[in-house]
Amino acid sequence: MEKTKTKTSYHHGDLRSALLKTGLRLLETKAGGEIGLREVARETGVSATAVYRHFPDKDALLGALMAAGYDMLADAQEAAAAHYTKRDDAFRAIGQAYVHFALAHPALFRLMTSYMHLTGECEDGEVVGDNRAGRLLKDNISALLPDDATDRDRQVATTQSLALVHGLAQLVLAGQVPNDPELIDAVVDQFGGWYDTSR
Amino acid sequence: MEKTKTKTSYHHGDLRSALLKTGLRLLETKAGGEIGLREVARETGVSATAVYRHFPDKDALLGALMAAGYDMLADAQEAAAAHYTKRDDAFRAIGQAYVHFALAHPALFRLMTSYMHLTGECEDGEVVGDNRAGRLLKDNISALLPDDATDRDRQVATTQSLALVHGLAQLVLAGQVPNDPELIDAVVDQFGGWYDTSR
DNA sequence: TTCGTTATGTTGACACTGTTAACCGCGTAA
DNA sequence: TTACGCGGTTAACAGTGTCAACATAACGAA
Repeated sequence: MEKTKTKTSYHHGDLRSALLKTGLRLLETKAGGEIGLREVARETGVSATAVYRHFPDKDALLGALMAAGYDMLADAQEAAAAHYTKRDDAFRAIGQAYVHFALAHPALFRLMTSYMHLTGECEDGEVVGDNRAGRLLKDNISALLPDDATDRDRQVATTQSLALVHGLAQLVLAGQVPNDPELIDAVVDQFGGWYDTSR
Repeated sequence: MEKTKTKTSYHHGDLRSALLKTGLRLLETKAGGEIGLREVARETGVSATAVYRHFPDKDALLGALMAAGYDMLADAQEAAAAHYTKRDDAFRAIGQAYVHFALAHPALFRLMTSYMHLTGECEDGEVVGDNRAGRLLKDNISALLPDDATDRDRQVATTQSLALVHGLAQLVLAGQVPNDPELIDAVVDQFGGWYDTSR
């Protein structure tokens, strides 16, 4: 029942990951709106100031949640791409998984975009948010380019694919683009078709 | 110097637009972070609760600021497109203007995206945020399509262009894509090239 | 003009938030 | 055993959004 304690901590038993777990749970439950430091602490059954023993401030807590979200996203993308062998199919699956993840976890995704700006920042020596998700997309679009493509060509292509899926996810979440799975898939599919030289 | 008072109000002289003006000013000044209801009221030299005579709550105030921002954005896009006669050039200018506006007004643009979800909502009978900016982009990409293009083709194309410029702006603001004007223009240029049948 | 009524502002209070300071107990190490 | 630090507590502070009650300026009607 209880997870294996990696460090057998003093009082609570690894409070840090407990806070992250309830944070993710709250983000799944709550449809819209922010998440609060006191709220997470309260829901974990601990005092608000106990959080400060594991995170320097609220931004660090939410930043860790953002990093956890990007990890989940990258896992979902890898799982989606695992079924395909052709590189263009893999790219399409990864791009669509990005948008579908955002729609499946709206509050978490909004947090991820709000705190994206501190991806790559350092938190007590540890880099938070390595952005596996972004690299996955970039590597897969780059694989579609011809071998003699210039670095600038690759930079333009990876930037386009990142911007497309990220913007699409956000626009659908904001209700500016209809939540139509066929439309979403078509948007990503056709984009991949431009870079797919095999068809 | 003073703008012509449209209504010669009671005490303050059209406080509503004064609040919006200081709100926009604060958003230009402040680099990052949110904006507060009390802060706007204080900076306007008025009590915090006076805001509630003109906006039902904080969301309505920030929503009005969002709408003002989208109006400014649409103006910038129209100005950018005015120089061009060829339709593909106009589309490129409009798309690039979207990103450049975001970089020129980062705090305002972040507010615009945060509150985008209530675009098209009604506030005491008045529709807030008609999204001229989105329509401009959509109309101009649609004009590039052949006349016999299906509605779904147009929907895919408009969604792609919206997602591309919106995602690009957000990624650059978040520091996930280098703030390189040539890269930004190239990303939009090449996208337009795919739809431009004249070259 | 005078008198209500309404529009527009005020102060005071409440619940809530993030954050700091001071305190305390458990568990380890000298 | 004793000193110490890690991981928790309570109390307090400043700041927030919001509501209720009150005050006053401007207007329309008598």
